[in-house]
Amino acid sequence: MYAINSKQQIDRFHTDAVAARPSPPTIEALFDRQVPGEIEAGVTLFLEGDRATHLYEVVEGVLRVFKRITDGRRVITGFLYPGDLVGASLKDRHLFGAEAVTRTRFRRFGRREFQEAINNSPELRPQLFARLCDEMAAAQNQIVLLSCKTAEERLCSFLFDCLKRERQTMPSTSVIQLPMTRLDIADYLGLTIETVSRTITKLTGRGIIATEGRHALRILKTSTLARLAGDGCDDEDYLPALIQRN
Amino acid sequence: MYAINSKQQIDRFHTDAVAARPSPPTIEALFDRQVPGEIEAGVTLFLEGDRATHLYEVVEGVLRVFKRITDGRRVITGFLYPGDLVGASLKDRHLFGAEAVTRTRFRRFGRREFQEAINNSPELRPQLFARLCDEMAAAQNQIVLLSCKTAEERLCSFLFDCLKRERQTMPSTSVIQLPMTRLDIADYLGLTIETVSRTITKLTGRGIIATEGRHALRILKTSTLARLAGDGCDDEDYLPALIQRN
DNA sequence: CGCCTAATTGACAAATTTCAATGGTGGTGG
DNA sequence: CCACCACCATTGAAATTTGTCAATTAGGCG
Repeated sequence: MYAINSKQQIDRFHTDAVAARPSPPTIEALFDRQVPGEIEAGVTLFLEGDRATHLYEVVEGVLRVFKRITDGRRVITGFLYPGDLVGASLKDRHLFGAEAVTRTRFRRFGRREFQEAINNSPELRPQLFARLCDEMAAAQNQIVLLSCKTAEERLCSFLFDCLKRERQTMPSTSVIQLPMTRLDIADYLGLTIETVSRTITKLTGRGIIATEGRHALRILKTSTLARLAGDGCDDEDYLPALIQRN
Repeated sequence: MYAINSKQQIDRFHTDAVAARPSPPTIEALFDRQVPGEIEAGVTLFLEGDRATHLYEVVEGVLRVFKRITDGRRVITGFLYPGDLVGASLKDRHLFGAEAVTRTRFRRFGRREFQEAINNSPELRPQLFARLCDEMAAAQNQIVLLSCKTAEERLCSFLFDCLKRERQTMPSTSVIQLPMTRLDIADYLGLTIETVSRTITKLTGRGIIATEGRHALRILKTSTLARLAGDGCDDEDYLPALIQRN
């Protein structure tokens, strides 16, 4: 997706001794000096096919990354949260569009300068590579989800991912924010808005979740949710600590 | 998928101007000196979770790359053909398994040495990056396919991709080889074996394709096939803009 | 507070899966 | 070389899931 996730990953790729550092030590730091921009909810950052002149780092807010096909069908390939990067491809043109789900602040970086910085810095390269690999792993998980999971499994996977993200900043929370619309969720999970809605209703009825307005939701049975997500073995992000009670 | 596609080759084999080259000029050349291996159809090259000690380059034959989830369901995330690379992640362990579809010859490369070679060569880095980007684009196309295409569109997409691959070596052929089983195809397209079979029958009945045994198939109406694939506009627009290197 | 749009709910339709049986291919051994 | 066997593929019918269309409800923003 070239929508690069900023998760964990430490430098296991390059094993040089650390000398004097002429360039910023992290990719995030590259963006620190850049002028920030801001767009309102619903506004397009760029469209599929646009000339890819810049990379963007989300500072605050949420973006949706999407593709459109022939008859207007839309596929959301991912949501981008603060810390995520988008546009690190070497293609001339963006392979997807990006729109603000909520008001979003971001920083921009020229593609050419970015590539130069990456090429010149043996410290930044493995960071970029790690992000690409994480992003590829996420794409694979999405392929698994879309290939053979039921509507319920898809939604539970999504909600569980959201929960994990929330807990990165608030380790004991059980409330997740859903800034996107049901249509966004549907287009992300390869379902319709009605199926998403019905599945939420069903999970609520079983006491697994409880809605808190349209854009938030409380997880009541974390371990049940995790089990229903069906990732089972392959989910190495799985933290037993995430699961409180049954 | 870390299963890196070798589409756009950079022909530096014939540019003998450069004298002393410390590292091979292409990723393919890296593997040239490696000892080749061979496995029979059905044999496992490595499994998901195995320690990722090596990268592999397919020399001859076809591999399937797959993941398994809880109750045994299998997802094939890609097929690998000669020239493709697999295992270029920086994760310690493989995120998927790889098995031979047909008897497959391959070359192996130590992960550490590979990473070192990449790090030390400003020529190899953009090649690897380009492959990763191509692979990411392929993953995205697969996500689009699985998100919102019908069985017929999925199969036509797959067959059209196969046709394009065949024509890379035989530009005017209209026969495609399908070394994998129907189950492989089904697991790749997120369908059942029966649906794949029925869809093939339907396309045959409409005179769009004609089977030639189980493992080959003639495309009779290429443009119809392309239209039914439903990729529409987003297809043939790639010209690789390689990363500037210092 | 009220409106507008998003979300939910219901009834029905369509696509795909599932289950079951038949048919065909290719490989093996006689 | 042929026949048989096992496995893969095809076909059919029924079941299930999800999508579609059409109301109704309710959140959230002005």
